Amino acid sequence: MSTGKDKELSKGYEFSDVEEKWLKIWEEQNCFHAKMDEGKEPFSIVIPPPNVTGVLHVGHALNNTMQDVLTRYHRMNGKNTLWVPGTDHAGIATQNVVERQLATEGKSRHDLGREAFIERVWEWRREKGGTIVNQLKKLGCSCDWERERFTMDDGLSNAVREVFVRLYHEGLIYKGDYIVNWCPRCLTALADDEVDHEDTRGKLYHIKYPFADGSGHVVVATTRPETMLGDTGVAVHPEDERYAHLADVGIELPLTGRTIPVVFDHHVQREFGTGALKVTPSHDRDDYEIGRRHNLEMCKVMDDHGVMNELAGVYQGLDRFECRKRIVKDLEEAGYLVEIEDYDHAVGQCYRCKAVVEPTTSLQWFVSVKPLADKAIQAVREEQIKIYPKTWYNTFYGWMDNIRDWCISRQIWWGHRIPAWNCSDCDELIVAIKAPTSCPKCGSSELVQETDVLDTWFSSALWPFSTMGWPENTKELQTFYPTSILITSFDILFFWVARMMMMGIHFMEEVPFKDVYLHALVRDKHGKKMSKSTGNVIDPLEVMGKYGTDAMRFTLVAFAAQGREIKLDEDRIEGYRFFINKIWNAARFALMHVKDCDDSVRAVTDNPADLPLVHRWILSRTARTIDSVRRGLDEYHFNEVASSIYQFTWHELCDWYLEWIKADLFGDDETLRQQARGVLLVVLETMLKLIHPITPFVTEEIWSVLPGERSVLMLEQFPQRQDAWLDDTAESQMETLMGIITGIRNIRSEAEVHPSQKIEAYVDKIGDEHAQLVTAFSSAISDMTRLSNLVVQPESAKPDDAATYIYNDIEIYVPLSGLIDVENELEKLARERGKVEKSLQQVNGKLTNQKFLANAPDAVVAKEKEKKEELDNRLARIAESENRLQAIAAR
RNA sequence: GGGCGGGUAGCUCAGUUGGGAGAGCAUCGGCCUUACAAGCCGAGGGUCACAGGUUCAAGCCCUGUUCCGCCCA
Repeated sequence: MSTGKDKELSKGYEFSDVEEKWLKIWEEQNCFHAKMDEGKEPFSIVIPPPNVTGVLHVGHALNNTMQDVLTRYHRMNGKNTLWVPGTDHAGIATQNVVERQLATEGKSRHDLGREAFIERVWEWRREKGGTIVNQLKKLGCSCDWERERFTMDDGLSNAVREVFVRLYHEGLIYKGDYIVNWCPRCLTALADDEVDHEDTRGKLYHIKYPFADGSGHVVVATTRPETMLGDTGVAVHPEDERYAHLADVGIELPLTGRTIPVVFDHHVQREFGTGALKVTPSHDRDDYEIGRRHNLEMCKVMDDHGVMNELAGVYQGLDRFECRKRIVKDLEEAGYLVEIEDYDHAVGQCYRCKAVVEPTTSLQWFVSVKPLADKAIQAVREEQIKIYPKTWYNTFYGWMDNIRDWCISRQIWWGHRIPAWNCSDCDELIVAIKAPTSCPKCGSSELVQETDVLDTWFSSALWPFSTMGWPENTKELQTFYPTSILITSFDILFFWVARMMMMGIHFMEEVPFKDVYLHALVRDKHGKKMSKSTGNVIDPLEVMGKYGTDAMRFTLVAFAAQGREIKLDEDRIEGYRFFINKIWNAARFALMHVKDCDDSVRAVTDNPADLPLVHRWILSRTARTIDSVRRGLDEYHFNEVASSIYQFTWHELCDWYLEWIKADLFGDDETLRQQARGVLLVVLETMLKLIHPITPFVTEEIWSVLPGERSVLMLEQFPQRQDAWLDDTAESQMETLMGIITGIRNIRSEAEVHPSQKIEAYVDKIGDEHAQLVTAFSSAISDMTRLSNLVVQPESAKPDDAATYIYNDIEIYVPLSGLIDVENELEKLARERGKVEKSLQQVNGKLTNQKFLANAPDAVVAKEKEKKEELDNRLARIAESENRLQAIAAR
C-alpha cells in the first residue's frame, strides 16, 4: 500500500488533514463493518443512543471514546467485533424542536393535525437528525455504520409493539388511575428521570387543623398549602399517645367545612414537626400510598393545566400558585396560620420546560415491574452481569428492591403509539400488534386507537436486541447477543440500564450484556456542572478543532478513573496535545534511521539475550507496558492504561532509550547500528499498536510511513504478551546506570556548570559488580553527561574540592576547583543525612523488635535487613563527604 | 431524616489481597545539546481530615468525630 522510503513526516503534527484522510480510508476499506466471522470469539457493544436532536457534548465524547477504545482493542485482539450505533427518537425533546419550528410559522401542531405533524417530524429528522451521528464519526468512532438504527425505524417499532402486546397479555402491562409526575405545561405524564429536583428556598406553612369536637387542634406543616383543599385525612403514628384519642373524632378541615378522618400509620415520623401529617392522596406520592393503605378518598383539586377545579370550591379557576397566596391569606385571616418558616427543599421541575411538576393522579398505562426486576436482581446476584465500578451494586440493589411501577404512556404525538384500541360500541379494549378491523367482542368496526405514545425509554429498553433484528431470530442475535459490555453514564443506571436488564432477560431469556461500566459525569475544572447559562461548557468539537481529536481522546481516557466525577480543564487537553506531538517527533527521529530497513531487521528481537543492555532493557520495559495496558483494558482501568502508555513513551522510550542509542545509530559499528535499528523499529511499532485504540489518527499516520508494505494499523494484531523480553537483570542494571547519570547531572546543575563544558567525574566505593557495570558503560555515561573522563575506583583519595552525590551506596564526585559552594553542599548533605537516619531508625526499630522477627514473613525480614545494609553504607558515604567538606571549610 | 461516595503534594487525582508515600499539571533554577522550545536537564514540595482501636507492621482493616458531594424521602 505504501512504502516508507519516499515518505517523511512534517516537523510538527498537523492533525486536521490527517484526521480527514484516515476517516476516509477507514470508510473506503469498510474497516468498521462486522464481518460476522464465526470462527472468532465475538465482541459486541451497543451504543447508548444519543437523542436524535442532540449535538455532541463532552459527556458523549467521553462515553464514545471509551467504547471506541474497547472496540478497537478487541478488534485488534482478533475478536469478531461489532459496535452498533444509532439514535433515540427522544419523544418530548424532538416534538418540542419541531413545535418551535412551527411556531416561527405561526402554527401549532394542532393546526397541522396529528398525521401531518408526524410527517413534519420525520422531515426534520431526515434533514437535521444526522448531526450527532456525523459528529461521532468525526470523533473516530469505529461503529458499524451500515447497522445504524433509530428507535422509530420499522424494525424497532415492530419490536416495541411485540413487547407491549406480549407484556399486556402476560398481565405485566395495565391501564389505571394512579399518581404520576404531571407537567402542566407539556400536558403529559413524565418519567421519574424526566423530573429535575432543584434545591429551592421555599416556605413551610404551619397550619392549625381543629379537632372536629372542638376540644383542641393539631398543627400540620406543608410547602404546598393549596393542596389542603384536597386533603382527605390526617395521619399520625399509631404509638403517638398525643393523638390516640382522635380515632373517632376526626379533623375539621379549615376553609372547606369538611370533616376528615385521622388515620394511624407507621410511616409517619413522630419527631418531625408535631408528628401529624396532612394527607392529600391525589397530589402527593407518599400521601397516595397512605391513602391507599387506609382507604381514604381521592380528591383531585386541579385540572391538567394546574388550575384549581370545581372541587376547590371558591378557589376554582385560580392557578395553583395564585391559589396558594389566597389560601395563605385566608388561613391567616381566619386564624389558622401558625407560622411561616423559610425552608429549603427540592422542587421537581420538568426537565424540558422547567415548569414545577405536579404529582397527580391520572389514567395512564403502567408496567408492573416487580416480576421483571426480581429476575434482573437475580442475574446480578449470580454475576451473569457484573457492574463496574463495584460501588454501584448497593445503589442498584437498593433501587431495584424498592422499585415502583413504571408509567409508560405519554400524552404527546411523536413516539410509538400504544397498540390498543377501544370499541366505541361495547368499550372493549383490544391490544394487538396489527390494527384490528372489528371488535372481537361485539363485531363493531368503530374502533379508536389510544392517542398516547410510549415513553422513549420503553423502546430504548429493548435496544440491545431490537437493534439486532428481534423478534426475528437473526444471525446477529445468535452471534452478538448477549453483548459484551455496556458503557454508559451512571445517572441512567435505573432509567435505562436496569430496564434493559429486565426486558432483555424477559424476552431473550438471557442478559443483554455481561458487563456494565458506569462512567463519571464530566464537570468543569471546579467540579461544577457544565451549562450554557454558566458559560463553562467545553465543546468537544471546538476542542478537537483546536488541539486535535487524538489529544481530546487521550485526555478523556487519562481522566476516566472509576469515580463519579471528572473535572476537565481545557489546559489538560493542551497538555496531552504536547504528548501527541512527542509521539510524532519520536517517530520522525526513528524514521530517519529505519526508513531503509527491510523486514528482516526485526529478527534481532528474537534473541534478546544477544543484545546490548539498553535494548534488553527497553524490550523488558515494553513487555511490562504491554501487560499493564492489556490488564488495564481488560479491567476497565482506563486511566491506568493512559498513564502507563504516557510514562513508557515519554520517560522511558524518549528520555532514555532514544538518547542512549544515538551513539550506535550515528556510529560506525554496523552490527550495533543494525541492532539499534531493529529494536527501535519493533518497539516503535509495538508502541503505536498499544496507543492506537486511544489515539487512532496519529498512530495510523505514522504507521503508514514506516518501511515495508503495510495495510491499516487498526486491523493489525494487538501486542501479545512477550515474556521472552522480560529481563530483571537488565532493568536493575539500567536503573543503576540511570541513577549515576542523574547524579552527575545533578552535580552539574547545582554547580551551574554550563552544558557545553566538559568535566571529569569519579565513582567510588562500589562493589565489584557495580564497578564492572560502570566501567563497561563509561562511554555511555560520559556521552549522556558530557564528561571528559570518568574514573571508576573502589578506593581512592579524593580531591578536596569535589561536589558529591550519593546514589544508593555509590558515591559520585566531581572535582570542581573553586566552583563549589561548601556551605550549600553541607546543607544538602545534612538534609540527606536526616532522611537516611529517619529511615534507618524505622528499620532498626523493626529489626530489634522480637515480635517483628517472629511474626513477619521471612521475605519481609530479609528485605528489611538488606535495607539496613544499604542505608548504613549510604550514611557512611555521607559522613565521608561531610568530613572532607568540613576540612575545606576549615582552611 | 435514610443510603452511598469522598477528604493523600499548590491544583486534579492514582494508590488492586496491610510490608520503604506516586503521577500529571503548576512552581523554582539552568539550557536553542543535530526528533521535538508543543522541547531538554536538574530541584523543591505530603502529620495520607481528626481521635481511638486491631496488628510485629495501617493511606489501606474496625469504631467514633468532622467537613464536602451525590441519590432517595
